[in-house]
Amino acid sequence: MAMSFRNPDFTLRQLQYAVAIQETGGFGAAAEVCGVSQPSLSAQVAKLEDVLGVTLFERHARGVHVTLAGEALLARMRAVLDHTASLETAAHTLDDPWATPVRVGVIPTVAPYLLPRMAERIRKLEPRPRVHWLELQTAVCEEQLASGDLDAALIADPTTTSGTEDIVVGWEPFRALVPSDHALKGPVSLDQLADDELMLLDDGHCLRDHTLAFCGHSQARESPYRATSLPTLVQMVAAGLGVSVIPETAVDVEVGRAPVRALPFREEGVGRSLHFVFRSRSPRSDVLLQLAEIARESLGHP
Amino acid sequence: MAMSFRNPDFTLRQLQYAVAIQETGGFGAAAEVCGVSQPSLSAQVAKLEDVLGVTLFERHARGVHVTLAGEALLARMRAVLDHTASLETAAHTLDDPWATPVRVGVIPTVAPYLLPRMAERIRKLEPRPRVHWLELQTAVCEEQLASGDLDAALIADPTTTSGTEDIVVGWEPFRALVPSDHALKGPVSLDQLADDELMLLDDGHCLRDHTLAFCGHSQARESPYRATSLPTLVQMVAAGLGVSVIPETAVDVEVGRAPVRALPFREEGVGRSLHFVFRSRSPRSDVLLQLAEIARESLGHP
DNA sequence: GGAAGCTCATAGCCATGGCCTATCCATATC
DNA sequence: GATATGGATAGGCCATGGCTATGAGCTTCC
Repeated sequence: MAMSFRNPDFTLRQLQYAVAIQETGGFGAAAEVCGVSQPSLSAQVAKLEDVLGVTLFERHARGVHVTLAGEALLARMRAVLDHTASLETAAHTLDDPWATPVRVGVIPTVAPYLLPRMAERIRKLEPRPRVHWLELQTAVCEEQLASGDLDAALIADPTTTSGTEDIVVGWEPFRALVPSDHALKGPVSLDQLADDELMLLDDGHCLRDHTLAFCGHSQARESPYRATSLPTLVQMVAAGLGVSVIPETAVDVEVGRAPVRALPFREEGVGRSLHFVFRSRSPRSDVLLQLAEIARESLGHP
Repeated sequence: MAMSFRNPDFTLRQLQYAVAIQETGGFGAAAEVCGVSQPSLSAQVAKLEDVLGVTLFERHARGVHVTLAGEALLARMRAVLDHTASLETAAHTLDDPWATPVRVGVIPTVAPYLLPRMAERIRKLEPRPRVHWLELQTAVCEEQLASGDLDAALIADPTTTSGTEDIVVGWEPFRALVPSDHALKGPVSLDQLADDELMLLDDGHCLRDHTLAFCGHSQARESPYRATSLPTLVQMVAAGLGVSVIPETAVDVEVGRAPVRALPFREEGVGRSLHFVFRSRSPRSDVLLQLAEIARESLGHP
């Protein structure tokens, strides 16, 4: 990987001139198509030949001939110029900020329920930003956000880290999740969950930590089983393995699939806020602010 | 083939700087490995981003991040720089004038007999020039010499054309070629060939024209057969199809292969001079003059 | 929480160097 | 030999890349 950072002794312009001479068959004509004076082009080509140590052209009274060595080198010069052209066109297709996707990490307990709503609104935007959604746990989101692999993240409890913008896009209450045949009904309080085993997600899911934070003080007994996703969690509750806590946003999708009930909590403040975070110096902040706004709307917080 | 001769708006140096930033992870470090001050590098990269219309790097307090678009473009920049490096090394291997071969056309009635002798002497040169020999008829030689496809030509009767150097490297007498059982012996005069049919080479061979020039006035009857090469010609004479004329240089090789005799002419001046011609502005004239000298020596004309 | 430190951007100045016009030189053509 | 063509040379101008010094934003450490 050792790369020489010594600059090449020639310039793209010189290569352009040389190729133009080959194409046009003369210095004067080449100067014309290149839009410079003949002496300027002449001088540059002379310099090019000098630094390469190779005579590219054989000048004589009637036009020029390309030397054998020149033939070989000009082919490579064309290759260089072709690649610069390709670089230019690539840049041209990318210079529209809406052309390159923004990469947004979303935690798994939010993605399936919020993204469909957001996608719908994003589709109506003009110009429509391209968004790459990545379902990642909080820690991974923050890591990749810091390393630049993500442009933004939609997470529940961001570590306050320097250099990042943090926009609260909404708050979602939690619901108690119990089997359909469970005794509990209507609004419940946190304490009432202590009688059953508490089903939780795997390590790394912030919903697990949130749930524990709310239910921990009531000596709830954690089930020995852990779910790897919300749908799985719901199924386990439906199977009678215990009770759990899910965000309201997931209720519409998850309840109805299974014989469970999602009961509101009696207490205030049982829930979590969702944050849209991104590096404050991100060049995509225009798009990102738009996305944050859409997330807010999608959560019903105008 | 339509090529845009608009110069790219960026420079190789700018690409180098950008790549260096990606490699080192910072402007300062990149400036160091590039051997420039940080502000200079900073300015150039800013300009590069400007002309590309794409933000390549996301600057923040602790180093930089490469943007997604930057990632794509930097890959192409590396490609450009790789090709310039390849161009440089190619130039380096070619900058030795002895490394690139000189292309020399030689007429077919000379090549097989002179080149082995020349090759022997060339092999002793230090540095040893590389020579590409091409067996071509006079007209083709001159054509390709004019177009630059040949660097020099070894021919018998050059058209005096402007801009070309013409070095006489020797004179070779002609010999009369007769079957072994032919009546003629010893030195002959041109008239004595008029009794037999005259075997000639195909059109385009200058030896044909020379022979006709010498024998034409003696009303020699041309054989209806034509040979495509000297060896064939000799075989045809040996078969009794007629008599012919060959250059002395070919005698050693060709006579002995076949039952023929090569008789010297009584007249003075029956023969041809060999010329080494090349474009006077050729950058290879040093090598070419050397080759001309060797041709002279090989013909035994010191 | 304020000072030090790191990193990139800005400002101002200087010199290199690319470009231009005018002219010269070599060669080919008539 | 006169003219025309095509590249090289000369001299001057100005854009531009480079430098030093300094500023601004952010992080870290005492």
